[in-house]
Amino acid sequence: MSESEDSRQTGPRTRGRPRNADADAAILSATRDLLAERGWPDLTIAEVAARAGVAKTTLYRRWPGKADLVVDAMAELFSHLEVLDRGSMLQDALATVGQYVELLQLPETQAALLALSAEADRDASLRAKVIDKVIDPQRHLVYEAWERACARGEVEGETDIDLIFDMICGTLVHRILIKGQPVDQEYLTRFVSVVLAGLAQLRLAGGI
Amino acid sequence: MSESEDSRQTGPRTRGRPRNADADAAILSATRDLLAERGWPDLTIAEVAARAGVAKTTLYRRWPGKADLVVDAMAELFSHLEVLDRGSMLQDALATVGQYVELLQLPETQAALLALSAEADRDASLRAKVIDKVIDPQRHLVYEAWERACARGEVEGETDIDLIFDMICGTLVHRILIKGQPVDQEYLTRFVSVVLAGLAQLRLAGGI
Amino acid sequence: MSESEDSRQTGPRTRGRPRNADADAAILSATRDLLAERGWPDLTIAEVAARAGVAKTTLYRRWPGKADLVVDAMAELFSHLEVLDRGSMLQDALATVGQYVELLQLPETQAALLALSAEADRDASLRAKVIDKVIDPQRHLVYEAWERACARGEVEGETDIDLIFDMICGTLVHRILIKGQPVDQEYLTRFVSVVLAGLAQLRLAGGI
Amino acid sequence: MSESEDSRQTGPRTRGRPRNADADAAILSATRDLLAERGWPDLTIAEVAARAGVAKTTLYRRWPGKADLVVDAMAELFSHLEVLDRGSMLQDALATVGQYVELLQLPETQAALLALSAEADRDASLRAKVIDKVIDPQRHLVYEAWERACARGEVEGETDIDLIFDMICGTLVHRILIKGQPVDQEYLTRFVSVVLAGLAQLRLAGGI
DNA sequence: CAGTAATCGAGACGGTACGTCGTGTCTTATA
DNA sequence: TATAAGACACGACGTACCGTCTCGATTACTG
Repeated sequence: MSESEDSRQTGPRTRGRPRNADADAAILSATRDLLAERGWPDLTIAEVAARAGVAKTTLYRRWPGKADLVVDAMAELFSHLEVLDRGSMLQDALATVGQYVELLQLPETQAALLALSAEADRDASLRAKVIDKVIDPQRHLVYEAWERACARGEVEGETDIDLIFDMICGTLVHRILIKGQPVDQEYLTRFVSVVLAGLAQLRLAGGI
Repeated sequence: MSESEDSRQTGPRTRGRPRNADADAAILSATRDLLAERGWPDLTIAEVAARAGVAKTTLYRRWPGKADLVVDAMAELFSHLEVLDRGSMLQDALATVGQYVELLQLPETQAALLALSAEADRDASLRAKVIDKVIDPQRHLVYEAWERACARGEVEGETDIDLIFDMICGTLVHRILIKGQPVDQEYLTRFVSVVLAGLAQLRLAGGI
Repeated sequence: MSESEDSRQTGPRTRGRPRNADADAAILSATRDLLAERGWPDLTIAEVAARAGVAKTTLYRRWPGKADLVVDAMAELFSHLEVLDRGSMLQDALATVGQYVELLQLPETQAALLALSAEADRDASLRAKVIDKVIDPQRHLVYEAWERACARGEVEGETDIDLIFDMICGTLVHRILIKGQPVDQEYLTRFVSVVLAGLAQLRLAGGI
Repeated sequence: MSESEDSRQTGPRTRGRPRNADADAAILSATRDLLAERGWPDLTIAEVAARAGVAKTTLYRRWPGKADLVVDAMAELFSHLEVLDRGSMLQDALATVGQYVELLQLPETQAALLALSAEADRDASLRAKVIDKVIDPQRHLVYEAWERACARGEVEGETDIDLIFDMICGTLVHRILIKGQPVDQEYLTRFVSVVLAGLAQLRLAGGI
């Protein structure tokens, strides 16, 4: 995630005026602000540039378009999650999923996440970027939580990380982003315990 | 749900030339076709009108914009689901969820569903339409499946329909629409059994 | 001018519901009012109909379009001029031209006369209507004034009515409608006396 | 008059990409061509842009609308008149007025001049542009012709330039543009001699 | 320390879709 | 048959955003 675009890792850049190092951060920050203020459809490249104090040219030199820009802006937001150690698998899960819920409830996330996925429908390379930079980095959280529970002796063996991941993210996306409903503590607790119960079942049955 | 816009149920219409009754169906059908062919961002009102053999004006007289039009087009697609009776709760669920998966895998659904939800982010009235016409009509499937299982004696009491609904729809949306991955028979079976296991847990614990 | 359109003199109309006799006057009056209020480009058939308390259909059954409607509306305005007898050729001319000036200064005339002539550029039948119904009816004023002057013995023989007519109408149209300047008493007196002087020259030289 | 719009004389232009210098001429030329081909009502901005090989945006960046565009297109046409020296006041006048007649008989002029004046009825700023750029530049012709005649000793003192100007332009506009009749050599000669006779009268009477 | 090369701000450009408006025609029920 | 009401096909409007381009000006590294 430190390289926000492919065109930027071309080795030790030498000739010519170097790029303004502050611009990237200003642009991504402006992008998030405007996503929160205006929503995806009314987010214009020109306004992002203006807000960041940068020319449109500069922005287009670094990102090919609105979608790629927003991917990187969201990636920064989603790069700070980690599995919290709360002593038990249930508590770990509650705390970690809670962090994820908070992210989903940010206005910039609400504006961007579904829009990006929608845009990615006909654009395989965009879909790859969304998955690589925003979605998949969260998958390791499930893995780590499972490993920690194993280390504690709460569970053993392997499980279906992908399925669990889809269930957690998907359910919350459906609740928060698609239906626009809040996730309170009770809903969260109930949800996590259902998932953990199912997860146990998964292990017992050995994939049915 | 058969009324595609509020302005159309105004009692015993008398004055003036009546609206062309065929146009609605032609427009919605053209909308779905073009969604599948071009995707959401390249779906233009002008082309829908042309494909439906209708003037742009006529289309705007019936729907305020692209999003509202697509809501109704999708609503028709999603109005044919029902709970299949396969003899057991597990088999009922597999068959019914399988129908839903097929809908999610249609190119028109892939083009439209997330785009609509994204567009609805800042537009409460659009969100309400999406939920009322596309999302919520599927919720009764969960209810009916549960009732049938009760009647068979497989389960008893009540359960958290909303949570189960979010889990089923959300997981599949995440898998199919967001990550763009296929749902095969194995994934489906595994998923459904995890949900049913969790559901049993939900009943036992009495909401934790 | 009593028959405002060709489609209306079809003999002794018999079958079916007869046309509303008041509608013509109401429509022409509404047309003049709206010309004065909104100007030619913003005059819409729909609004004329509404103002006249009539359906668009009714209007289109009587006039083929906006231009023809306005021709008749203007024709009524221009149908009341006559040569005033003020005792001398100069005074007759001043009084009669003064009437014409007043017509040109009406807002409805300002809105309509040049617009009609412009519209007539590519439409020979419209040009014929404008000339027959609005322009040429005034030409006889020149003829009558000349005849009266002859009868008084102020002048004798013939003159070039067409040229004099073009000069009088044209000069005032240029001043009032094209340049938008007022015609005061001094300008009018000076103008008429120049024309009369030229007219004398015309007679003397016998066409140069 | 060479500057087609006020927004274009902004001193030593520096910042940003400069405007395409050829575009103005191409647009104005396309405008005249299409005026001649289609007439004013069927002249569309989109077609002018296409014909000039320019985007609609570019055209709107330079002119606020159809009328302003046509004013400049006509201004170019009317900017080439001059008083010809034919040895006598009468011959000078015949030659110069003859040039003007030729301009009025061009199809682009027939399409545009009255339409512009009509459009200017409710738009003071447009009226000012029409007068400043198309009408008034011809007024000096009358002045120069008079001065030359004075220098020759044919006439002396001052005269009412405005009135003479209205009479010349107005009469020909009425004949050619409003009535759509041709101006042949005989009409022209007769007309000019009447005006000159009246002009002499004007001088003698000292304004009546 | 001049030359080269890439960056930057600014804004014009070609293109495309938008949603609105006016036209003149039509289709209904009613008079 | 005329009427009021209003839907209809059509086509132009003027606006907005996109992503590209062309400028002059700046800012480093290079030879």
